[in-house]
Amino acid sequence: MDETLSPEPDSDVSRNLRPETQPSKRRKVAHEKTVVTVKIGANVGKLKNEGPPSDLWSWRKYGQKPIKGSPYPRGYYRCSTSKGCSAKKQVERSKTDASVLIITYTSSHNHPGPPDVNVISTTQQEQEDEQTQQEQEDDQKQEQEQEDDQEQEQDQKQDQDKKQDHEQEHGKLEEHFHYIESPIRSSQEEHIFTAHDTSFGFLLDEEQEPLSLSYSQLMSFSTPKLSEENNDFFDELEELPTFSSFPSFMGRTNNLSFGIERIPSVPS
DNA sequence: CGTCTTTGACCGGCGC
DNA sequence: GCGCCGGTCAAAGACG
Repeated sequence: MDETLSPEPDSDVSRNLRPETQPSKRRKVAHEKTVVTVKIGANVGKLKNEGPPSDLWSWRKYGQKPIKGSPYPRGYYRCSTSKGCSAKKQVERSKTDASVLIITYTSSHNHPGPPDVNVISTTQQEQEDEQTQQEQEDDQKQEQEQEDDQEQEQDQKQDQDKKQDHEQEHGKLEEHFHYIESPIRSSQEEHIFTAHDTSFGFLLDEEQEPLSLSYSQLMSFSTPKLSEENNDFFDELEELPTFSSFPSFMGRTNNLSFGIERIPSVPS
């Protein structure tokens, strides 16, 4: 009866079946949505270590569904780092380019970053980190302008980041605990990660110029605990690649350079 | 034993 | 009003 009286199914009342989930969170409202496009090499299906730039948080897969128009299914991940974390992530492959991974981040983390985050924590990093976050927010207003500027700034940042990353190894900066907020600070943005590294099998985007930006500044990639699992995981990843070991490599590979580009794509 | 992946089913929203 | 699509949940199984 009550339902009949509800003219708007969008109301929270319509979802009293799921007390845990937030009804109003379903659709319509465009929450913080960050789309990250990661270009990977053709070895995608063969490489077992494809860790696209996700976040250093642990993600738990809670669903997978085939998308219309895309030969590849879309995977739904939830932040397993914190129980109350509502951060979500969607991973899907480009319908046209299997080497392109599209990661869509939704919501933000309600808890401090993962333990791996410490790896990229430093006095300078802290400052830069904050700057990066502000830049992202600012990006919303001046995406194109920033692009131009970032090309140069990122180049320098990357240099520093690389050095720090190299000096700091996993578990070495436990004293520099520095939790980074969720990378999804921006409301609606699209970041294109162009990872180019032979070790990873990533390719460069020929059409776009890869901007060298420190991954740690934007998203601090780190590896939770997935390492060998990737083997099996990627084995059948032919259709759906999940990146979790990416950070793993970053820690060892100081040659990694990520090209992050923002695409002014504002989903109405 | 605990955690995560996988798969199917269900539900809501949107379009026609 | 119906159908389609996308997103989430829940149960079972597998793995560490």
